[in-house]
Amino acid sequence: MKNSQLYKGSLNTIIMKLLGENGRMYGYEITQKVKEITKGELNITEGALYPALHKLEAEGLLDVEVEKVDNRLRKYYKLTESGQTETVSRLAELEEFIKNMQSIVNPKLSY
Amino acid sequence: MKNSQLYKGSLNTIIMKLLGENGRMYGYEITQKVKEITKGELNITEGALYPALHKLEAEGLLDVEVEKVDNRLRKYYKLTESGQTETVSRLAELEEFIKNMQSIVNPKLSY
DNA sequence: TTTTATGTATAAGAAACTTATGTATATTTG
DNA sequence: CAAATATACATAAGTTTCTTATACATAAAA
Repeated sequence: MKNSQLYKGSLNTIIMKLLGENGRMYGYEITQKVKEITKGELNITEGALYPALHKLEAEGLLDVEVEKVDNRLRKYYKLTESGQTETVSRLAELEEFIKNMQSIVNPKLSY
Repeated sequence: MKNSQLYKGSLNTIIMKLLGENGRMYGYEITQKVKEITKGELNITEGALYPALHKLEAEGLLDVEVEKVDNRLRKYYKLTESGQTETVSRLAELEEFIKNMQSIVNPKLSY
C-alpha cells in the first residue's frame, strides 16, 4: 500500500472481505478493485499484496487455484471455511476499530 | 497498543488529536484517556507511547515541559504551531481512511 | 508488606509495509 | 513497427511501528 500509515494492518481484512464478497479473485484483480472502490485513493502494492496472500494461504484461510488466461498466469484465491469464519470476526474487529477511532476524533458524538 | 493490527499507524494521530483537544497532557494521562474513551478496548502500551512522543518531539510537532507533581516526574506535551497544522492534515487523512474502509466493508452504502 | 497504581524509559524482536528489482505476455500508442 | 503501458506474479533489502520484557522510582491500597 502506497499510502498513509493508517492503512497498515488493514490489508488482510480488506483482502478477506473482498474474497468473501466476490467468491474468488486473483491478486491483480484485488488491487484494481480496491483502487476502484476507493476512487484511486488506496493503492495496494505488489510487495505488500503477494506476501500477504501467501501468508493467508499458509495459515489455511485461503485456497488457491492456478489458471492460464490469455496465455498469462492467474492465481485465483478464495476463502476456506475457516477463512470465512475468520473474516466474520475480523470485520467485527474492524467495525470496533472504526467506532473507537470515531470516538477519539469526534468525542461529542460518542455518547 | 495491545490490540488488533488495525491500530498500527494510528497512534500518532491519536496522540496529536488528544493534545489538540486538551491543550497539554503527559504520557500516562494519554494512556488513561484513550482507555476511557474506548471503554477499555484500546490500551496504549508504554513501549509504543514513549518512543512515539519522543519522535514527535524530535520532528518539531510537540513541545515538552517537565514538572514534578506529588514528588513524581511528569512530562507535559503540547502541540507546536507546526504540530497544529500537521494535526489538521492527519485528521483529514484519518477521515478519508475511515471513509475508504467503510466503502470496502459496506459497498452498498458507498454510492 | 506485598501488590497495584502512577510515571517515565529503553532494548530486542516481530510484523507489516515500501521500494526496488526481476520475469513474462498482451495491448496500446506514437 | 517500436516503445510504452497494462496485465500478472514474485522476492529481497530495508524501514517503521508495534509488542514484550525489563528497569527505575514513588504513592496508595490490600
